[in-house]
Amino acid sequence: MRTVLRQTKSEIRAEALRLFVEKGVTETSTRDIARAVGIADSAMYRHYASKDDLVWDLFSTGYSAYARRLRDLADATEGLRAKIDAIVRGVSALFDEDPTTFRFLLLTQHGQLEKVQVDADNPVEILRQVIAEGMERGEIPARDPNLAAAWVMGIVLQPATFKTYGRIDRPFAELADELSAACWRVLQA
Amino acid sequence: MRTVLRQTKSEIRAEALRLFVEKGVTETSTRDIARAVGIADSAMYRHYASKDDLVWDLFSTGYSAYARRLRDLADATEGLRAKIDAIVRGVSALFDEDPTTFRFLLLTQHGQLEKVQVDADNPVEILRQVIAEGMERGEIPARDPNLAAAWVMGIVLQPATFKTYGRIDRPFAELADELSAACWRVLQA
Amino acid sequence: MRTVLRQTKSEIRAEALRLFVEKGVTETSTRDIARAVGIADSAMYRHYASKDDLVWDLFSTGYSAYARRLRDLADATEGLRAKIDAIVRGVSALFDEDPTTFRFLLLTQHGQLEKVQVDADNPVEILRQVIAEGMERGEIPARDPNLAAAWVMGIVLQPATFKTYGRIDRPFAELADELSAACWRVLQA
Amino acid sequence: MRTVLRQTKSEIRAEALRLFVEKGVTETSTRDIARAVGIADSAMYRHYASKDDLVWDLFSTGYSAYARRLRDLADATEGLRAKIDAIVRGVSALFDEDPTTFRFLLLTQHGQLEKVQVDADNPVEILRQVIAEGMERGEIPARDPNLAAAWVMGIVLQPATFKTYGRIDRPFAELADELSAACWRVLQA
DNA sequence: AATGAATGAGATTTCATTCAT
DNA sequence: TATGAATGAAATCTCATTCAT
Repeated sequence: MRTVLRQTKSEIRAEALRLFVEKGVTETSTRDIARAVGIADSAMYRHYASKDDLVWDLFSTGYSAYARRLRDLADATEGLRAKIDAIVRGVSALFDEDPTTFRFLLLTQHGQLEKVQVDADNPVEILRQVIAEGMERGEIPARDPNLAAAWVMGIVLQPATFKTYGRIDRPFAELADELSAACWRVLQA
Repeated sequence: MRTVLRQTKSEIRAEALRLFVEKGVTETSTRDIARAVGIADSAMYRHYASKDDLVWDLFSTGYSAYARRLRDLADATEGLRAKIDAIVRGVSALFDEDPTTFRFLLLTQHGQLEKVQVDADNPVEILRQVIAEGMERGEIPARDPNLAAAWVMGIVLQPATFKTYGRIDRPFAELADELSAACWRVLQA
Repeated sequence: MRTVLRQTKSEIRAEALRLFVEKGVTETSTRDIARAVGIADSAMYRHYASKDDLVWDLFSTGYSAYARRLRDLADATEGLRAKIDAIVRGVSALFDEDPTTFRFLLLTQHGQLEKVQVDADNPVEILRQVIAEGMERGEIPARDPNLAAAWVMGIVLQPATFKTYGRIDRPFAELADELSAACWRVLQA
Repeated sequence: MRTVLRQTKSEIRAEALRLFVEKGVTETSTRDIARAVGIADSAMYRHYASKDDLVWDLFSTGYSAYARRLRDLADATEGLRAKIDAIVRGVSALFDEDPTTFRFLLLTQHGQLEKVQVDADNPVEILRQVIAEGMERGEIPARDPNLAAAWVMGIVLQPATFKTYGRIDRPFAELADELSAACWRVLQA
């Protein structure tokens, strides 16, 4: 029998996350996960009701943690320039700290976003609000805040994708200055 | 019996493309495709050797067509500002003309890019070269051209994703001016 | 490949019916059926959408065939005595002709009856109506027609169960006279 | 910790019986039972060696209790008419007292009867003997005593089935007179 | 070109049961 | 007595693919 110390459930989370990012969710079987953890196929079902349940748990936990962190960072600063800077640095730190979770969220958002309910727990929505408020206060020119939010996200996330495929090597921490400045430029007239 | 006029092969392409974008590649079975086309499951194998073959055909055809078009647009203009403008407008037109193919390429790039061989046929590489040449000519400040290319891609593709999820409504043709200007801003110091 | 002559679908029906009666429906796996037929496990799904579908097909086909036959027999005769006689003989003949189907219907009715919709296709209902009409015409004493129908059914079906367990040996054809007379006696004052 | 007062074993019996009747034995998992009782899945194995053991315990206990009661009722009366009457009333009382056990015995007899060893403990056998003795004493016409026993059982048990499906509403106590008379009629020439 | 039947591998999940605590 | 974690076998079903016609 496995000892309590092995904490099977968190091992399942870790291995599943890793495999999902490596091979894709559908391409990863519950058996793959069980083997990686070193348990029988059926043992997973003591911890999760189904594979979907596992995916959703992984997604929703990560997604709302990210949202909370971005919300806290935005709330702790004054002025759009500083908020954008904090958010970009925060996202960069999240990527560096745990690139696997970051990529998992990027990867699975399409299938899972429909299940997300409260908009307040949504990183995209938080960014949009921060930008919309900056526009209202005249800190940047007014335009469709969704478009502006898309730009900021694109400027940060596309380099993350490039990093995943080896087109960019530097850690995100090093890029944060440049990313933040680029975001600010793009929001100008 | 099906007549030649029904052009089964192109129907397979069209339905497969649609389903792959709607549900994902792995989540779409060959049976789903056959049913959508109105043929027997096995009939697909007269036209494609395998499902992978179909996916690759769809991807490589679209990918190199895109690359060729971007290359032509870049070659037909002078100066980075104009080239970026042409490329952004070209990409916007491609999205508006055939959003399904556009989304399919976005969706499947992760699984297929490893098979792409010639770098010249690669839209990302073309964009990187155009930007790198602009830097060499001093048209914009020098920085990692991969990072700069990622920004331009992010500024264009993230709004495409937002359009897919209904966060942005306007057709890309209408956005092209703004996108082009935003790309230019982000490339400045 | 299997030839057309083997008529796989009807073999599946026959073997499934046999195994369901021998071992019970839940106790019979789709694999058991496939093996008995001599096909791969998955081949069944070309002919039936699911195991439930197969069970329901077997049940509903048999059930409505029985109902139709009883209805025809009742309609072809005049007077309750003759109708009961025809029905009892009919049921006995059905048992002798195809005891497996008979037992299958007896066995699965509990799980399937809820799905039966039209009451006219229902052997029990037909018997109840025939008896109720006889009571209205004063051919037998009035009492709860459901109770009377239960008696007639019990007098015929319980011997069928006894036959299944070897307590009774004679073919039903030989018993029909006695069963019919017993039914008539039980319906009297 | 569960106290002795909760009498887990008898709760297991009660919930298992209820679920077996509601859903069928195979369709009821040991987990279903454990949940219904409010214990862990594995706790059942402190009380029963296996699921089969539980089923057999439930069946054999009920079956021999019924047999003993019928035997006592038959022994306490003189003459076939009175014995049949006592048995029918006894069975009716058993149904009314504990319809769940009654239905469970009806339901599981097919799978369990093979394990029953002593014929004396068998309600069917008791009924057959009572009837056979009546025939020997000339109280009713001679015929296959198994057939006659089947009739009496059918006349009593088929209404029980009808009650289960809502076709008959009255409690068995009210029906006993009619059932007893019907049994007597059916045993005549 | 197209079909219908078939296949074998594998996916997810359920189940009865065991065992250390 | 009871529990929670685990197991191995099996069950149902899906899928890409093959092949004779």
